Amino acid sequence: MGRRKVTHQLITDNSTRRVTFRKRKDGLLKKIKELTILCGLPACAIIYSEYKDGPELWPNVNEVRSLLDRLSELPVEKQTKYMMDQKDLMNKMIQDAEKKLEKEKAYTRAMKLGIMASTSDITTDTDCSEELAKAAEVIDKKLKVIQERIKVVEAGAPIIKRD
Amino acid sequence: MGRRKVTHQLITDNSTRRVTFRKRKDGLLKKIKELTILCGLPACAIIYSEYKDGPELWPNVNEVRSLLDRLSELPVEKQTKYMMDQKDLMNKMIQDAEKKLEKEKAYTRAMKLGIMASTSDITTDTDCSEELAKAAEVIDKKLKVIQERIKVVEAGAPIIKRD
DNA sequence: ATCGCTATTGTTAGTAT
DNA sequence: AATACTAACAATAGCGA
Repeated sequence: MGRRKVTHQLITDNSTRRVTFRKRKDGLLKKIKELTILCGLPACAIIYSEYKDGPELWPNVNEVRSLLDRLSELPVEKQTKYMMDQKDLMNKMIQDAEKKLEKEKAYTRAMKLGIMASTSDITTDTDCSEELAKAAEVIDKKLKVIQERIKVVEAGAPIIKRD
Repeated sequence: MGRRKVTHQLITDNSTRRVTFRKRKDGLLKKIKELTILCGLPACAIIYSEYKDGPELWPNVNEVRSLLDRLSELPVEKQTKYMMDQKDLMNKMIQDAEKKLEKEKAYTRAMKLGIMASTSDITTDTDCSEELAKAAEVIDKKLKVIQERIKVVEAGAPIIKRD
C-alpha cells in the first residue's frame, strides 16, 4: 500500500532502516543538487552510515577546486571572517582547528572555507536510542525556534508575536 | 494556484530565488534532520548563500571535533575507499573526479577527510551542461557582487536598516 | 538484499495579504 | 520582504517479485 505517516523516531528494524536510508539519502542528495542549481549557490552534504566505510558526499569534488581557489584569493582576514561571523560554537572549533592547519595545508584550506563536518552523533546505542531520539527532537525544536529568531533578527524585522 | 513543474535551472528573478531558497533550504534541513533521526546516523549540510555572511550549517558544530577525530583515525585505504564505494547517481561524477584527484594530492587530502565544498559551477555535469554553464556565468557575476559587498561591509558600512 | 510499484503523505510554486 | 494558503507535484512506506 501507500505510505504510513512519518514517525520521527529511530527505525529499529534493520532492513527497514537500511532501505529507508537509501531512499531518503538519494532524495536528500537530489534536493541539494536542486537547491544549488535553482538558487545558484554552493552547498554540500556529508552523511555517515553504517553501510559504508566512509561518508557519502555531495556533490563531487570537481567543482570544489574553483571554489577553493576563489576563496584562497581572498585576504586571510576575510577568510577568517567567514568563521568568526558564525555563532559562538563555531568560534571555538575554528580556533581548535587552526592548530591543525599548520600541519595540514590542504586541510587548512578546506577549513577556511567554512566547510565543516558535524554530527549530532545520535549513534545507534540500542540502550537509549529512544530517549536520545526524543531528546534530539526536543533539542531540534528548540534549535528551530532559535534559528527562526536569528533569522528574524538578522533581517532587521521586529519580533511580532500574535495569537 | 499550485506549483509549476520543476525547472532545474537557475532562477533569475531575485525575489523569487530568495523565496525559493528559504523554502527549499528549510525543507532540506528538515530532511537531513529526519534522516539522522530515522536512521540514527550523523550527517551534516553546509549551504552558502548570498543572504548570509557565512554558510548555514546543520545541525550545529558542537560535535564536529569528535567526528573529525574519528575520521582521522581511519586508515588511509578506507578513507580513499569512501569515494570508490559509491554506487548511485554519484558514481559517474566520482569517477570523473578521481582523475583530477591524482593531480591534486593536497586537495585530495581534504577530501579524504570528508570535508568538501561545492560550487554551482557545474560545468562538467553530463546531464545538462549547457544550461548549467549559463548558470555558472550568472553565478560568477553574483559572486563578484558578493565580494563587492564584503568589501563595503569591511569598510565599516553598517547594514542595519530599520526604523 | 534490491527493484518496481502506488497509495499516501510531504513539499513547494504561485498567489494573496 | 515575510507569512499563509493551497493546488499541484514530488518523495516515499510498505509490498510483492
